[in-house]
Amino acid sequence: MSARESSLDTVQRELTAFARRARATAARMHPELSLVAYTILAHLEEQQGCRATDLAAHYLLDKSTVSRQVASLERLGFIERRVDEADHRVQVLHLAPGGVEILAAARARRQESIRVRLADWDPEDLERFARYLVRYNADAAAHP
Amino acid sequence: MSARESSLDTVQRELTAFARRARATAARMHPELSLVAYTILAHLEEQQGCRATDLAAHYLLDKSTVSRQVASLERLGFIERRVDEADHRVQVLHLAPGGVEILAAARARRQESIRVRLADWDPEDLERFARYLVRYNADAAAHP
DNA sequence: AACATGGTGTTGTAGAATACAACCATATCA
DNA sequence: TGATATGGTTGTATTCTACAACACCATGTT
Repeated sequence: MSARESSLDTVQRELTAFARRARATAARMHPELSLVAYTILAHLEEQQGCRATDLAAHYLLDKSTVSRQVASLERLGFIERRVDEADHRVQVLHLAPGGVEILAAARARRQESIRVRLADWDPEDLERFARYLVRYNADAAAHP
Repeated sequence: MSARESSLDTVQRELTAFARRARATAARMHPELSLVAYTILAHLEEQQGCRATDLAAHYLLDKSTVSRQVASLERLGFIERRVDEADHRVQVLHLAPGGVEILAAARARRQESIRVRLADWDPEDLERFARYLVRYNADAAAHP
């Protein structure tokens, strides 16, 4: 196996192992917010509001799945729906105050956890790792 | 936010987004083998056999979940159980011929997919990325 | 204006994944 | 031997998810 193939193999294996653990990790760090719920809230915060369809496309979920997640998050008071005046089919989703609060708490626990885990990384390594991940996800989105 | 915090934030966000997509990606790349099933088979291949308890610990799954997954994979002819002669409570799991075959097919599709996605990465970047991922997972395992 | 077509979201339904608790069998240790 | 711990299975309930059918709105064509 060439050096390149070996690296690809490692990337694939390590990312898969990480993904396999992510759900349980989320459940332990913030039991009140599942991995899906967390990612949706974080996405809404980052994007300053978006449509359910965008969420489905971004996270490779069926629109019905997103619809139920959104309904649940709304019932919990974490998000609000605002009908788009320009297109009445569209609901623009926004964080509600309760969602801002619970997202902040969950994110804080995640950040603290990752801060501890990566405490002894050099700043340059950390910064490069972050850039690689961004690039990888961008590449993944570009090659569906 | 400091540069370090910013990098940590990016790492956290990108890894989460990746994890959120992993299940659907696996389902599309190899519908006959779910993400869990794939990781279990790959683990068995890598470890040359292991116990169900080890799988549960490694992937943060309940032992009942692993038990059912293992039972299903055995029914499909993908793995074999061999009772440990030194400890009759233990079943050592091994890949069966059918498992070797289907794992190879799934892995080939995964590898091809990632090969295309990362086609224009420099070898050094790829190698560094792989090392960072290994290190990250090791750190995560060390800080449970 | 009327109609076809497509995009956005919801609901019905079914299956898979998962956790927790209770349990059985085996092993280890006092 | 009896108490305790470990590995695994099964009962049960919940959650996540996809697919299909549907309703509603928008846009373009005739």
